[in-house]
Amino acid sequence: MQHWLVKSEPETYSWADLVKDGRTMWDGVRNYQARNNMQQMQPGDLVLFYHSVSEKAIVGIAKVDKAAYPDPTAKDDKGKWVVVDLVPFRDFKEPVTLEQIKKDERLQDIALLRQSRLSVMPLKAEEFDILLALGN
DNA sequence: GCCAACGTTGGC
DNA sequence: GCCAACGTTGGC
Repeated sequence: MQHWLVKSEPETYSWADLVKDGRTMWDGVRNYQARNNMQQMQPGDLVLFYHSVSEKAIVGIAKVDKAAYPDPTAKDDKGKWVVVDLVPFRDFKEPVTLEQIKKDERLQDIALLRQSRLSVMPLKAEEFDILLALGN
């Protein structure tokens, strides 16, 4: 099983929205690297949910419910972009802030720090475990 | 194929 | 609100 992190501006779509909805189609990704990552996702993979911009913290764990399929919101180039379905899995008891991540020596290689603009990224198993421990 | 111009993301 | 980083577009 692989681990992932996705970003969302909470003003656009928040963790609370996902919990309320019970499931969401993760659409609108228009970046090749992010898309390639989404294509690797398998049902059951766990996905940390990061609130960017206003909050800058990981707030929960989602789970991949359906692997990549064509993004129906991609009008002109259907087949080029994909979505996955995510369901909420568990809340973080404590949000893990970007500041905490930056301070943690063990997390210096995390894609979140190395490539700040990427919105869908893989996490190493050990990074996932560390973040999980920090959030609980 | 290079690179300048421009747009977007996201941290500060 | 600013700006750095990065991706994309288009002229040459």
